[in-house]
Amino acid sequence: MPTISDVARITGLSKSTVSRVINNHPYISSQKREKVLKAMEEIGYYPNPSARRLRGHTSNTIGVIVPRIVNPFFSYLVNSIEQEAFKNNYQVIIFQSNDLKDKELYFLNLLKNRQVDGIIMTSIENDWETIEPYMQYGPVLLCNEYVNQSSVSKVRLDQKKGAYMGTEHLINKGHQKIAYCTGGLFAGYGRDFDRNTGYQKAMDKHQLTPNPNWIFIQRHSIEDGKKVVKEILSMNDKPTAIFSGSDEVAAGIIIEAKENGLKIPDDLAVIGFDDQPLAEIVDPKLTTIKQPIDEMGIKSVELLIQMMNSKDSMVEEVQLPIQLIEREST
Amino acid sequence: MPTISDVARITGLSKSTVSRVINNHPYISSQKREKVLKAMEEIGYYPNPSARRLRGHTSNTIGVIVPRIVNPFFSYLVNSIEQEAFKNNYQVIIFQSNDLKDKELYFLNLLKNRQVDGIIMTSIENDWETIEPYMQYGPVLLCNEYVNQSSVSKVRLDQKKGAYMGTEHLINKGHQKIAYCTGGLFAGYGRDFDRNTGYQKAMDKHQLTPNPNWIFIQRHSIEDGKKVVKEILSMNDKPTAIFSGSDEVAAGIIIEAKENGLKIPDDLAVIGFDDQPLAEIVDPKLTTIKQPIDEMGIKSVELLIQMMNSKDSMVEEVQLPIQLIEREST
DNA sequence: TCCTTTTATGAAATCAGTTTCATACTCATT
DNA sequence: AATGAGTATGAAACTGATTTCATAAAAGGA
Repeated sequence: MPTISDVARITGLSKSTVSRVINNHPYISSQKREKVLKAMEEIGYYPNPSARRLRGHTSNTIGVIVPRIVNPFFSYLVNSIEQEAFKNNYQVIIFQSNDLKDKELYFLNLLKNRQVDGIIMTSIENDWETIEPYMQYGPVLLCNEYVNQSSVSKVRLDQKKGAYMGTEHLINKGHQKIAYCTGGLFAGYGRDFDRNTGYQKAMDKHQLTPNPNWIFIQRHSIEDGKKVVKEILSMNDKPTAIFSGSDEVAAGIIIEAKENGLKIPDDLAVIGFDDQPLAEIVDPKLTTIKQPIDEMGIKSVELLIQMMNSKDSMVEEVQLPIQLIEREST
Repeated sequence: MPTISDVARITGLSKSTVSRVINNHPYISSQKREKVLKAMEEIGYYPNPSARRLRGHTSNTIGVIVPRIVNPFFSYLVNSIEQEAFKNNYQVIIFQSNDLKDKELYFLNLLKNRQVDGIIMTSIENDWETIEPYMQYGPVLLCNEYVNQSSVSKVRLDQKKGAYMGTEHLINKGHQKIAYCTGGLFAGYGRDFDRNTGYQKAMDKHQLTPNPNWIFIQRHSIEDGKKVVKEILSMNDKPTAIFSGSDEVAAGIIIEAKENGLKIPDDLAVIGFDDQPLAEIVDPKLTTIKQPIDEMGIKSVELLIQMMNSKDSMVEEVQLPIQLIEREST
């Protein structure tokens, strides 16, 4: 495997000169530059990233932490991040935290060791106090998930408005008994909190009070959605509509509801969140809140690259719009 | 950020001794080992992977090349690979080739530079002649996609049998006019070729000859599936069943067929391939050929680790069984 | 007791690059 | 002609680890 010394030997120049050619330094005669380039091409030389990293600090690699890559929301987000990064000559390393604190911390450590130049976190498992110290080693950007902290850059969506729009849409369709189904718990900040707030606000505005039984937390999968329907069927006071924080749960609800002879949207209206591909696959097709995943990925990479290039630590917050897509389930 | 020299200074020992503790070398007094461990813990020292790598150590990283991470088949495969690798203390880097030859080559180069200890390829873009030379730099394993080459390890499925089973299932249901829809072209080897062979074999056995118009190639997405239905509707001689090489295309077929008033499976039977989550979401639910994705990922990691540890290059081939899941679309 | 083997440690070389420092040459300006 | 700025290049130091080589003490065997 050829090294920079081989190139130097072949061209009769020093390693320094070869290195300068590689890194596009000024003050190299074009004649020698040609010579080096040609030799590099000839012997198939490719600089060793470990060596560059060790000395030169930048690895041209950014890390992305996702909870689960099989979740289409995240795989689409990662895809958009990867595309944009590649355009800018950055490599992406994808880390799956599986909602595990230890794994998340392990990945953040790679920032410390300059394995990655920066990190995009699309989920947060540890307390902010635990994560914050890592920011001294390199830029960290929160994408999608976020915390109430002004010291960190964020690219996020107007979740509150999204939930508000969705809930109000159901109200406008004549519903009063609206269930609410979320992936998270009831923390005092972050994505899910904002959604809760949006839902509450819409309900309050129309003087509606939901039955506490209609609030479902920590529902993530299609299976979870099916279970929600079973629970609802056993209630005396049943909701006529459900706002779900995830398209997958919404899909599960639709499938199980049909199985039990319920007509959608007449007997039960369902609205999802994300606009995943499956929203157009379920029958009836799912009304949902579309998150601009691609824009979010692109913006995150743009911002992170800016952060990596700026000497002093900059903090910026970007909020992207969100949109209701009406289909057949409401 | 602390280095090994810091640990050496604090403990009053040499870098060599500290390094030996880190790497569990013999001949270290337990008293000094304790001292080093304690100091490392105290200052939050974590060895710099670039430096280790440079010196010719393994990086404990394996690379996985996928064409598209948004394709659920690959995201599930990557997920299983990642889980198994993490268990074995390996990190996974995911590369998206986007079906681009250049990108694939770029990733293979990382093997050359010891960025990764081994590579799992789940798709192949370049000719085998182009890829083969990279195998001298480290183990390469073909997972899912493969070539007719005995010099490389493979973990693959019995695609031929899968296609045969699917086609025969349709024949047993009374169909004679069976269309065939594949993602690939008609190459003379590999995954898609085996499937074609399986389809042909089943048709031949029952003395059936498909109309050449019923063969659709290079169909990947839900949209592609919808288009297939449109094409079929404009034919005089229409097939009564379709074997699709992908659940997504099959889903598109079902959606568009229903849109046009066709009853499934009565007017058109559809069978997919993969058993992706959407197979249970479409209505009617999709009959499909289940690929044991998790087993495939686990087996691939197991085998690759074996290859990385064995001094002489070993070549092994694993073939996993495949299974028909009958649902409502046939 | 002497010699060999085992145990334990450190100095220095090494990995493949980048960067600093030193140097020399070419012009332009005073 | 002397000075200074700009251009072009190489030698050597440096990045943070691992490994080889050298050495010394302790243990075991004759």
